[in-house]
Amino acid sequence: MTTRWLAPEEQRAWRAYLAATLLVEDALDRHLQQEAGMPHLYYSILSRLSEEPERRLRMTDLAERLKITRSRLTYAVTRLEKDGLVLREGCPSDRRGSMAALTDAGMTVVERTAPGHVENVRATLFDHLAPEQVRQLEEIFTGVARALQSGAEAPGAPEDVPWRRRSPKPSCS
Amino acid sequence: MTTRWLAPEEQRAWRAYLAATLLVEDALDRHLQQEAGMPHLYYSILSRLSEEPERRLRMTDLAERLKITRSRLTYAVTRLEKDGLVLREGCPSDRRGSMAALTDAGMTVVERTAPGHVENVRATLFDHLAPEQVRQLEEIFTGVARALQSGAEAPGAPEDVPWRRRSPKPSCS
DNA sequence: TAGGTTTGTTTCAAAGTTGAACCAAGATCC
DNA sequence: GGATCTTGGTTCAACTTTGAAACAAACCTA
Repeated sequence: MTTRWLAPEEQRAWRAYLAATLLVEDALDRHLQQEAGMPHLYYSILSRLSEEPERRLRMTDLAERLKITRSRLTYAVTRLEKDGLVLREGCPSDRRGSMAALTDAGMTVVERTAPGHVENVRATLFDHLAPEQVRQLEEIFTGVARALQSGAEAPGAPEDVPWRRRSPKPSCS
Repeated sequence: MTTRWLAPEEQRAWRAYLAATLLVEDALDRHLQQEAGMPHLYYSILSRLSEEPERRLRMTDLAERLKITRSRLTYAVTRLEKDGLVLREGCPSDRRGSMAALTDAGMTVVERTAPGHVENVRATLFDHLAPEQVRQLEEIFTGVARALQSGAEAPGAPEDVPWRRRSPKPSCS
């Protein structure tokens, strides 16, 4: 099958996507490193835990929600535990399991950091979006995320999708 | 100033954005690791070089286009050089500078890898987007990228933007 | 042209990520 | 009950990223 290179508008979208997502993650990481002394992912862990009714979650559940590997989470939680922001507890119902629980110190960090972080998320992303674009963004990425989670990576029979392009132009980063 | 938490639709968009971008990068990295034995960024370096008229670019220019730090690029190019895919050359006009040049072996890798990569970019992202959404994606991220490059992080006087929200609901990862 | 600053790049150590291997503890099947 | 398979988590070594510090060449500026 001859390669279906990206159409010019797809190429432009792809390049913009790559550039913007890198810049956004960078901005977030820099800011949270400043404010809370940890990378964005680590703050996300605390933030997610803080939303749970009991402020605790099983490792696997947490990893699943954050879309990261268990191994990556293990490493991160180990550090957060050293910092006293999170505590590991055995899971009562399943003795294999292990829970990550937000400590009071961890909660304090979240409370102290959240306002500045939201502000930064706005300054980095939302301030550059019209309300309509916020909706579009949600729609687009909700679909993409859903599609990529379940394992399958393409919808229906690819051949049936009518709006596919078969254009020239190589390369795409 | 009381914190302007994210409105529910912003929150949803943000969560979807975080999940999707992580999943996409993961898919790309996994695929290129398989096919070319290198992470996505490294392939991007080769791909960018392959587009240049002389197949070479100054380190700083390359870093700028890829939106990565010079230090990160140095490390990556060092490895690619070890693999024989890239060659460093002094810059004639500026003796401080250094050029990264794609070798023939590097070009071969790009040519061999590109088709599968494009296919993967489609399977990962574009296959889940309607043509209209491709346009929206480009528009959104072109704007965000432009805004974040230049240093300034918010447009005009923030107070003047009429579509800002001042809603309840804390947290945002 | 001798300072002093800026710019282009690399270096280094600390921190984070990856993926495969490992070690239980459940769950199944006979 | 005891093989066997699966699941939840951790470990380890190899690799990558980060950010500050170090260098060296280029660019002022008096």
